[in-house]
Amino acid sequence: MLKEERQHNILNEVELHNRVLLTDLAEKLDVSIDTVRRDVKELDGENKLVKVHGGAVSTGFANHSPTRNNVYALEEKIVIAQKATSFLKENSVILIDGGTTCLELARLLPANINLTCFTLSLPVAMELLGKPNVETIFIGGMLSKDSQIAIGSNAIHNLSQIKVDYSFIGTGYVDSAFGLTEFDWDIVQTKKAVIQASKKTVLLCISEKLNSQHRFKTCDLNMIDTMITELEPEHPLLESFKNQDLYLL
Amino acid sequence: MLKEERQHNILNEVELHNRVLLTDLAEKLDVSIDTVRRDVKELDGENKLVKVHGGAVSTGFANHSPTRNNVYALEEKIVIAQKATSFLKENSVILIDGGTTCLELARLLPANINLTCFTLSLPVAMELLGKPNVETIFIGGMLSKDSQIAIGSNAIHNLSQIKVDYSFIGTGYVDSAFGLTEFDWDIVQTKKAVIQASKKTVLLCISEKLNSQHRFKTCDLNMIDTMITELEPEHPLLESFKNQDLYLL
DNA sequence: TTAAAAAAAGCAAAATATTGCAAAATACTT
DNA sequence: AAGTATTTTGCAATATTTTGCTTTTTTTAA
Repeated sequence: MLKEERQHNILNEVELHNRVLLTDLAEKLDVSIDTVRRDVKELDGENKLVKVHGGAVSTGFANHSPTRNNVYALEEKIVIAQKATSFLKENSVILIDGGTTCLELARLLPANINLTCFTLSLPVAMELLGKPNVETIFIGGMLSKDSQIAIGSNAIHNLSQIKVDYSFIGTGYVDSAFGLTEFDWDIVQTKKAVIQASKKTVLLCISEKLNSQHRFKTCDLNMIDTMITELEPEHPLLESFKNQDLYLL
Repeated sequence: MLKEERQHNILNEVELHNRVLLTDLAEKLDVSIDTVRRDVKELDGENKLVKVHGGAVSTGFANHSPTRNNVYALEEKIVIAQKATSFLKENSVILIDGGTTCLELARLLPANINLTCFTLSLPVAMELLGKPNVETIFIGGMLSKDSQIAIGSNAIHNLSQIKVDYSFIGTGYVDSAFGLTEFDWDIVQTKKAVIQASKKTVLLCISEKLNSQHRFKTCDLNMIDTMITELEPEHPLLESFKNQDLYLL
């Protein structure tokens, strides 16, 4: 059997059962345990699975976390969040929106600079509570069950009372012509208030959302100061965004 | 079975039931109690759960009260929370405070009556989001890192704008002569505002807190309408509370 | 306080990993 | 085609990890 073929089988097994024992693999593939061990080590190096003592588990299985359970495209979101941290200075006052990408930013906030951080998102707030260097203020309001953020007139009113240096927001959809859109009216209202409350607004946006739109409009692109994606600025997908009044990172 | 797999199962169990006994885990996973103990210790180190004497609880459940913290104390808290649910009617507007006993109440809210529920507590809010029949409003404000509730002038102002049918509150300490006290000034201020915002105030209080006091006073006992403990009303510990203007349950 | 339960520490056996090495298989050069 | 280099594979010797058991210490309940 070819090595590639064998490794493919291993991956299949891991994806299917989430976990495998090296001894089982060796028997099933009819090779020595050393060989499977080496294969698994190699696949682990390529991040195709996670090698553990006695076997291997799928990458999703390894990341079991109450808040970050099955985050789609986690790697890309981490790249985006990491880029966003470059905006932070000592004693910055920022606001972090909801959504998994923004949650990654909350996770990656550097521990060595003091921040004041507003948020509307319950999971983000949970994450920030674990950071000794971050003063956290939750914007109260009615909680949306699916997006887990505060919405409604109360939240909007509370937002009208503050002004932050930077807001880091996500969006459901973004298009170079239509701007930012959502599928939910309440989310849009809240997001508008967030943008009003910030001196600078940074959009964290995974590339798959580029050039998509939905019913309810949050704002035009010119309301956004910076858009961060995981792509290089020269990527063709970003072409239509280049002539906008927008800084790409 | 792989170690990772075992730990995954432990996390599932903890998240499902909020608390587990080491002995139960050992039996269910068919390993020695030492192994389970080591696993739980490791997971605790990764902040995936919180280890307590005799078992483990989910992170949302973690207690920061200055008193005892073990897995069996939850039994009593469940009893208290269960008693508290008898106050609820269709379309009641209630407020749930922070602390593990109040969190138990949030968990045990009946699924068949619609409620509007205010809260200052992040873990309580998380719990309520999972309940389709509960409209949840978070009282915003600065978040206290150890108690995981909103405090400060902002929270107090927001509380001044509402009036609820019932507030269910906890306390750090309670004494029949001194009333309710806390070890933290900010907590006291917020709790005062909660009591102001409620037509009726119900104190959920595990018996070990009876006849204890600390530096900062929240209020006298006559501000409380009902006190719920896990004890029978005839219990000697409750003797000194009997002649107060207080309903014991 | 005392007795019971649980946790921690130390230890040894079993399972698993790592390393170096040589034989076999494969690729490459002339 | 023959010879040489490279990769892959299995094996053995040596670490390391995991696990359950025993003993000691700590915590809890009465």
